[in-house]
Amino acid sequence: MNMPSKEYRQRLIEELVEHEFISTQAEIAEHLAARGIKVTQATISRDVNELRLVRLPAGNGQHRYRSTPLAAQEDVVGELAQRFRLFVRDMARGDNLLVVNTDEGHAVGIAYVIDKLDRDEIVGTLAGQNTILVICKSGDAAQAILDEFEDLFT
Amino acid sequence: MNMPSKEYRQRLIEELVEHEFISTQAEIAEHLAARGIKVTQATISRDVNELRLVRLPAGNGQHRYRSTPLAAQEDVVGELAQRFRLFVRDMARGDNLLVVNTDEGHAVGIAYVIDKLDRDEIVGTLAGQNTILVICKSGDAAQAILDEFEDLFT
DNA sequence: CTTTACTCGGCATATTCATACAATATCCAA
DNA sequence: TTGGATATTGTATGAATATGCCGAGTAAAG
Repeated sequence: MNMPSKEYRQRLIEELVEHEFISTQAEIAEHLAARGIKVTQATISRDVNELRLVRLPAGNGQHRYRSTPLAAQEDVVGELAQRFRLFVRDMARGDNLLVVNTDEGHAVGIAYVIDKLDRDEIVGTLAGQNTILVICKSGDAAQAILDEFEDLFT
Repeated sequence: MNMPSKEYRQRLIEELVEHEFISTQAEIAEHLAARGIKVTQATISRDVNELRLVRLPAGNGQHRYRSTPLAAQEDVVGELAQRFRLFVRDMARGDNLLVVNTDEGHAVGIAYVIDKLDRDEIVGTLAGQNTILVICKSGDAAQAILDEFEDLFT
């Protein structure tokens, strides 16, 4: 017997969470046990972490484990860093405005991710074909953002 | 002194969670204390429950509290019930197919919510102007779903 | 002014979850 | 096959969260 690899177990957990009302990790362990997979709560805790499941309060004192698309959205910075390294050519600041120069056609896509950053200092973005205009609250704010963006290349 | 009503505190919590990387309720309490609001972790726990905040694993052993749109989406059944009471005129079953008759133009919107139910028994839906076809896995499944839908009116 | 009914929040504690550590297990290069 | 590096897991325990109970505050009713 060996099937129950970690991966298989995690797949099962995702399914469980999808279809059943699960409120504790102990419960998950029980369900798995019923399917012949015996692991402890500790292991489930690690799985839950890796799967980025979430314990959502129902508001009435109940809780339910859920998978969440938030997990993907979580690493916006990484997403942005990748795009910057691939497509950004140049950046400049003029007072509270940042001008980001990208490879042809990529401005919109990158601006979208910048928006997702949801930074207070950024008022908004405008994207054309290969240029993004990032409008910041102030010159200082713009400089801070610029520094941050430059770090993305490292 | 009286301002710091529960509502105000919760608004603050939502803001905190939005803008800071918060990983425990104790941390929330600290931030609030810094703003002059002194409450215990127990209270925060209740707030978190009511606000339906979620502690999202970052995958690396870190955690961050987040607000989540999942919370709204959670009560799909309620959403469906409301629409049914308002717009559904008639329902019928033919073997594994359910035909739902709605007020003119509402079929697509209601079908959308039916899809969100994400029920195993439902294979898919097709919506026209005022008719939804719900395709179920079997006649029994269809009957079960029909019963369930009829209960939505009560 | 009482009484009754609620809401709110602290305290203490129960429940639930995360993790340091040590024991295997697995994989891979030589 | 062997040694060493890496992964995976359980045990024990600590950290974090949830909750029963109670008292204080408030408002409406009597």
